Amino acid sequence: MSPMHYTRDNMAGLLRGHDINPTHQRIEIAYALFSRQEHLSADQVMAVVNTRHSETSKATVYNTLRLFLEKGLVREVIVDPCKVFFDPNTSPHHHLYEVDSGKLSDIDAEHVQISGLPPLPAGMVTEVIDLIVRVRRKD
Amino acid sequence: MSPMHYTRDNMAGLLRGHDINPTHQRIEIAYALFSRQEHLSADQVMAVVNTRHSETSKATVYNTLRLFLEKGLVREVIVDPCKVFFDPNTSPHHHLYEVDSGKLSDIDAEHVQISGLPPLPAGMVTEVIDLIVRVRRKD
DNA sequence: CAGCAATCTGGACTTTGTCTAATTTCCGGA
DNA sequence: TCCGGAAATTAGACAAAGTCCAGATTGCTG
Ligand SMILES: [Mn+2]
Ligand SMILES: [Mn+2]
Ligand SMILES: [Zn+2]
Ligand SMILES: [Zn+2]
Repeated sequence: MSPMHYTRDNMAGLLRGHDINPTHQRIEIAYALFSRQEHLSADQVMAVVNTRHSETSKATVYNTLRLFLEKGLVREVIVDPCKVFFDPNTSPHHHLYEVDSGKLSDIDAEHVQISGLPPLPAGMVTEVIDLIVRVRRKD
Repeated sequence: MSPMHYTRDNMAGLLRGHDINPTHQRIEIAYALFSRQEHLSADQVMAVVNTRHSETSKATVYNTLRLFLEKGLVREVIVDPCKVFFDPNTSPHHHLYEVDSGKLSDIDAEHVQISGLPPLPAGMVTEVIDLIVRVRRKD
């Protein structure tokens, strides 16, 4: 399969495929995330979407990101208190967080093995396993 | 070794051992965490310390918890946006987080194996690896 | 006791996110 | 095309968690 190329035009299909009614604002927010393929905070999404002229409100950015989450279009990464990142990559993967700079990058899950976890409490099911490697500059 | 029994009296020694000048407030905050051996948020620490009568300010609670962090007396666990938990257990271990109830419990690291992590970026050193198993009630 | 550094404090402030009531947009039927 | 209602968006008030600061208190040491 050829490398996916994200345009505003194919955002509508992506949204429909996740049972999300594609509106102008939703397309812009999805495009911000998927065209960059980066971890963005709500604030950053807000800034990207409103670069040219203010066209999407704070409430809509937050509502839309939560909608994307519920529909499984994006994933949430919590590395910093009070700063949620939204991740367009929903395939299972881990994260490397540089605490000094705040830089967050992906770790491919393919070669990572986690074994020996104890059984879950009765009646519980795993939602996700978050593995975050926190690193800092040596000395 | 016999199971440790935490009292206000031995908090002073614990603090000194971590290069922290033991004051009344610091002893109370350490005692709140270590006598319970639980994960507490700043708010919860605040509530515990001020049960009888108000004696420790919000600023001191936050400053003290950050001081404990820097000195390696406690560890920070970030599972929920905008709610940091402080953990008196600084030995390497992992966490189980029940997303519905907010209940946070320890997973012993002894039998958990994480392998296949890629090499770190040059000049970086691992501060901590956080493994969080997020679970929810089945159906 | 006086001087001085460390610590503590109330309260203003910031950041991130939520909520709500009012408006706008969208769409199907008459 | 026009109308009515549902869905979506909006501004701005509000809330929660945490930071900051200038002034007060504490506890040494000389
Ligand atoms: Mn536009
Ligand atoms: Mn007391
Ligand atoms: Zn990612
Ligand atoms: Zn723990």
